[in-house]
Amino acid sequence: MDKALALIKRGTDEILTESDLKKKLASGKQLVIKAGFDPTAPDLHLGHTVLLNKLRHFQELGHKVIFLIGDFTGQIGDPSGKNKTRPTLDFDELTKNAKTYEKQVFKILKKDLTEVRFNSEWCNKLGAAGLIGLASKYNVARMLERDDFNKRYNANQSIAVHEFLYPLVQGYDSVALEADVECGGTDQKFNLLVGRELQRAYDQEPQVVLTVPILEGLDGTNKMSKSLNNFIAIDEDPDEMFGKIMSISDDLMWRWFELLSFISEKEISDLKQEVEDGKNPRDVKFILAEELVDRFHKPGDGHKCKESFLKRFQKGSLPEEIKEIQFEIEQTDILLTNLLKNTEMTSSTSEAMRLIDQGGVKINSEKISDPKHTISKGSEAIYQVGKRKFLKIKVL
RNA sequence: GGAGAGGUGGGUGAGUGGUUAAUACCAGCAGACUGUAAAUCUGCCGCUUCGGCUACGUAGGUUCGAAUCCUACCCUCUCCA
Repeated sequence: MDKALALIKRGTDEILTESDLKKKLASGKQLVIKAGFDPTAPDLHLGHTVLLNKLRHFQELGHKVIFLIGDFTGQIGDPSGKNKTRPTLDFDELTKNAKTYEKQVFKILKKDLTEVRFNSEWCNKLGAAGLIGLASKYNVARMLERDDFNKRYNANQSIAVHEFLYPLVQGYDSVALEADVECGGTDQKFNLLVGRELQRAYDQEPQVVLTVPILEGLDGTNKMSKSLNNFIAIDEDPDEMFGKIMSISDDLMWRWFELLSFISEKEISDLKQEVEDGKNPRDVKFILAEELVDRFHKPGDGHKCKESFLKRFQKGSLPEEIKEIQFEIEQTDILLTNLLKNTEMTSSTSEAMRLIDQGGVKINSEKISDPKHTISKGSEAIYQVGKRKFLKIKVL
């Protein structure tokens, strides 16, 4: 019991309330753990795994996780942004997205203890009357407690009515599922708490709210997200993943250790000490990168990545595996700039020009400086753009 | 219903008739260096068959010349009722 609690507490931001959680754990029954996800199937990234790991912890204790896809909520449109209205997803797409999720999510979650649900299942039945009934369970003053609403209200900025509906519907999900615990990022705290209130209003035992910290992305300041392009997808190519982890700042590394690594807190503080005593932070970053690559690929892959990383950096040598393609041309030769663009090594010929100008283009490890360099039919060579784009091209 | 503000390159945001492919910052990319794809420094940062071409919400107009002026339309935001 204490052990269970300790496992659950590791890496969490808040548990509301801990005594409720203890009670539920002590009851001995299998708990329903709810966590909501976006209906548009994203590539799951490391940021998502903070939460998924937590769900996994519950599974290790034998509890059931409901992976809830918010297709209904998604349809109303995300209030938190000026992004375009989301296209309504039809049933086929939803199942497809759910499949995508499954493919990735079960790298972390246990299949037999996970249930995938869609909230349109009960929300569609709710109807206008039901929605109004739901809305009557909560009041505006309490809504305005939410930090971002509060700020906007005080700043005389608009708050659309449906934005109030959002947390309500999300909370209603907890009622429909009779959730015992709901997990989410700290930014979800308010919404999760609404669920608690609503369950009370529907005469259910309120859920325990558990928040996990939001993982900062590669840039070290913003939350990891696909739209900011500061993410590492969990099915990313091992070398790519390894490299990206190595590219995070030395400061951010500790944060990632804390939120992503499974090594003990004691070990982490030991590592910190070693760095303070002069150990190269690069080597500590290797540990993190290896662990994560191993976790999302095969054990041992991390080590391989490290070797090739070292080789490439120290000797500037070529990576072990280089993708190989054939490229057909009609004339007897082709401008290098065009070849690079057409093989997607660069996004445009202008960019190819620039890179050549800057000394960032090599053929068989030899720097090319002539912007009009041509490649003739029948040649085969390894092209390098920048430090980490390699491609073996056979021109036919 | 009335009044006002504004829509500029991936983002923030200057520019109010002419070296303005468009200031600056951020992001991104390359190079150097290093202890790593950390940090730091330097350069680049619309597209092109290198002749040019296309760009400042959309469509027209004025002008030798417009992101900058005019007209209409679309969109966003604020205030009053």
